[in-house]
Amino acid sequence: MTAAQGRLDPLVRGGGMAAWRQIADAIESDIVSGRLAAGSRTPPEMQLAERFGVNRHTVRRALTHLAQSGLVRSAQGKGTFVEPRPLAYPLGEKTRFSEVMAKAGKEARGELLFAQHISANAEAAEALAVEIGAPVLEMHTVNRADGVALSLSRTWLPLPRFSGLDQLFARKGSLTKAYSKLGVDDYRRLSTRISARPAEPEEATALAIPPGKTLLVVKSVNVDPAGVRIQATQSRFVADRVELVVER
Amino acid sequence: MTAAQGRLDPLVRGGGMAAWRQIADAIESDIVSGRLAAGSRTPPEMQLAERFGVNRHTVRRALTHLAQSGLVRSAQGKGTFVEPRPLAYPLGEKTRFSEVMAKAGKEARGELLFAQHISANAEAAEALAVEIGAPVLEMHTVNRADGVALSLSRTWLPLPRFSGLDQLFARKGSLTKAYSKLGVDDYRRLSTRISARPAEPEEATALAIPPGKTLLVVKSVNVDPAGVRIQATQSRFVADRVELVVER
DNA sequence: CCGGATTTGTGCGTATGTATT
DNA sequence: GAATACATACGCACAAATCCG
Repeated sequence: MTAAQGRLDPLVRGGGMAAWRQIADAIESDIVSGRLAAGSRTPPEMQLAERFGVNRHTVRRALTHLAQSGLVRSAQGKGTFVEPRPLAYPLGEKTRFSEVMAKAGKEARGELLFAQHISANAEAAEALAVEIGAPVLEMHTVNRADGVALSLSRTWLPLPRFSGLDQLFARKGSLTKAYSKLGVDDYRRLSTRISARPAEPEEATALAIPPGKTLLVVKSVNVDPAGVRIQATQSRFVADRVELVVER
Repeated sequence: MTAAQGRLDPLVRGGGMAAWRQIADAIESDIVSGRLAAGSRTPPEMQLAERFGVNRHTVRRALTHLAQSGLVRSAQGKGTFVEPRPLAYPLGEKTRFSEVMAKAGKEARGELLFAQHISANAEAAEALAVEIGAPVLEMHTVNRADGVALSLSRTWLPLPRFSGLDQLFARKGSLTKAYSKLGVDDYRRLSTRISARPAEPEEATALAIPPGKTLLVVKSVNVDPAGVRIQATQSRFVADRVELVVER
């Protein structure tokens, strides 16, 4: 347990565990327990140094460690702040972006960047189980929660079945609603594959993040109730902002 | 379709899609279809330029794009090589590392880096549903397939129930087998959460990758048949080498 | 707009214990 | 056992950014 206000928090010296690790653990404990709320400022480094009875350097090592794992962020002149915990994003058979956000008390909105009719390349053809060269609708979208960009998606839909879906999506801001207008009242996830890589410059621009930031790449295929593949999507989530949760 | 040997592969000029994108698509198609095998060398840039009737610069743009998405890797003086496709790693209720690897025709081996008895910190306590400070066994392991490091794991197990499991694991090289020795013949996945971030220096060393490379971080909790939490694991997969597949 | 106070960022020097060679 | 390297920790000083009266 960590002293809330108290003058000193004892460390086990010379016991195998480095002082800075113990400090990092203590602060992490303060964060996950809620004693340090998300968005709040941690005590200044000097104050922490006093509390643990160590040099400021030692505190700084603990803080840089916590910053690397994304729990805090330091700003020169301002202080060190507790980062908001990433949004839990469920990966289930019936995950609907808008419903997920609604439950989290956030307002979801999909924004259509552009759409085009193209011939299926190898990847799209395989995902949708159509011939290479078959006509497909390609949509590029950004998904936001309360205005902050969470993911950038590239979606392929078979044509002519879903001709005009881009217009519907642009108006509704939700795939589920757009599908509904075209008579698809239900759909489910057929497959989900996950990888990760740094953001390329174009992606970084679209998501308003610095290039090179880590993206979680989720490739998924959706089918209608009859089992027909109706959608292949590659979503690139800002790894800092979401945590994917496997549902069963 | 791409000409296997043929002299020229036609591009659609002035049709909205840049030449280099079409070339990238064509080469990608060669790769995913298997016409260009993993590990093999692509034709030299000059040869590709002839085949598509473009300047070598245009081919290079396509190849850089493919390199960024991890499909190929160029080596000065040697050529451009098709990267091995990432290993599909299923995330299911009953995923067993050794079984997954066996099915993929690879030899799995877990290597114990070190183990220690510690007091549960906030994270471990929450995952195992024990009190903060309760005794737990912490194991650090590297999992390899055919010798190449796939993941680095930190595992927490409640004590005293699993006292000595580290010794068993070190000998067997498999958690499943070690559990079996302690009377746990079955277990299943309770929860799985996925995030991603760059590798820290220590992690990079353990996995023999350059620091900063992207890691897929999978946090999971396993329970025994009675539903009691027996293991909390944080696995860090080299994102280049695996693709997580959600099973249902 | 100034100027001081606060807070993080950076650099140097020193010392100690541990592990490797 | 000696030499070397590395991780850890402390102390001091100043720079840079921010805040506030």
